[in-house]
Amino acid sequence: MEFTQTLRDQELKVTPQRLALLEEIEHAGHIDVDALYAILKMSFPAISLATVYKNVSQMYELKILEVIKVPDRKLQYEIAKAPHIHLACDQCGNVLDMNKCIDELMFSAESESGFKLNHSAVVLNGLCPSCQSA
Amino acid sequence: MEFTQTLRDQELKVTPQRLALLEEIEHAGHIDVDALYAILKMSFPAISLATVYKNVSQMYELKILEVIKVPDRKLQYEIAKAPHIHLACDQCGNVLDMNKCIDELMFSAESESGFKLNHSAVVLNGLCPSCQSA
DNA sequence: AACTTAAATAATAATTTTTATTATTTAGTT
DNA sequence: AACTAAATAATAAAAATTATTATTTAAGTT
Repeated sequence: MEFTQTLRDQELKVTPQRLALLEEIEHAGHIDVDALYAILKMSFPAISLATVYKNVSQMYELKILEVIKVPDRKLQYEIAKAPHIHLACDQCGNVLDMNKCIDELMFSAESESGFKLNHSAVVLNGLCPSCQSA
Repeated sequence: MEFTQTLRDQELKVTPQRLALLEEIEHAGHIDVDALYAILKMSFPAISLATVYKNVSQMYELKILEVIKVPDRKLQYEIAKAPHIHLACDQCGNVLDMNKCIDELMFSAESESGFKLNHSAVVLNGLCPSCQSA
């Protein structure tokens, strides 16, 4: 598994729970702690909610995970990757990643403000193409 | 007061607590519930934390307030205004509003993704100019 | 392959954050 | 001034998160 290496790189022990957690986050794209717990319980009936919280926070600190806040939803975790834009549809609830536009934004914002940026959290809300026509 | 009208427009009764709450949020720029409560207690020693929560949520639903999530901080409330970018300095903790760049971003993101956008939450982190030189 | 040890887990308690309930007070109207 | 619906304060309840601890397990070492 690819995540085995991710964990080793951060000197975290490779446990079945951690691998499943990462795989599920990757599969879901964006997911909150509760939903994650519910899903993991299917493979690990004895898993503790505290374990999910602990791991998720830990991996967030180690930058294995990122977190975004979509209005009116709980914090959503995702696998950390290159900075990107989150498009959240208010109708169907989907959250889409978009890699375009973000570099231009960061660049313009830096030169405009004089900030030296190292992190972005961009969440745009609206209706996705299919929900517009529906 | 300008906020008197804001409240009337939304058919909320104009109470001293509400006016103070709005004025304090405006004055702070961005503030979380706890800090807000602590400050309001100075003018209203008997104010209830539940009142702060209630009003803040209520005004958020009525779009009088907006909320942003800066990494590792509690939810920050601000007076709703035109969409803008939040620049958060990791050193001094300040959150700055920037009105440039956001329109271009929304426009590009819409045409790129096909979404019809109606809301943005952009938080960029880094070092502000003065913290860079310090 | 068994042994060792530090770390991870599950279970649980404790804490923190947020929301609900209710009696009292108050803003806005008549 | 009186009325009424809404807001507040106080409090309880619920939900979310973190801490504690005994047990289990991953990963290195013999």
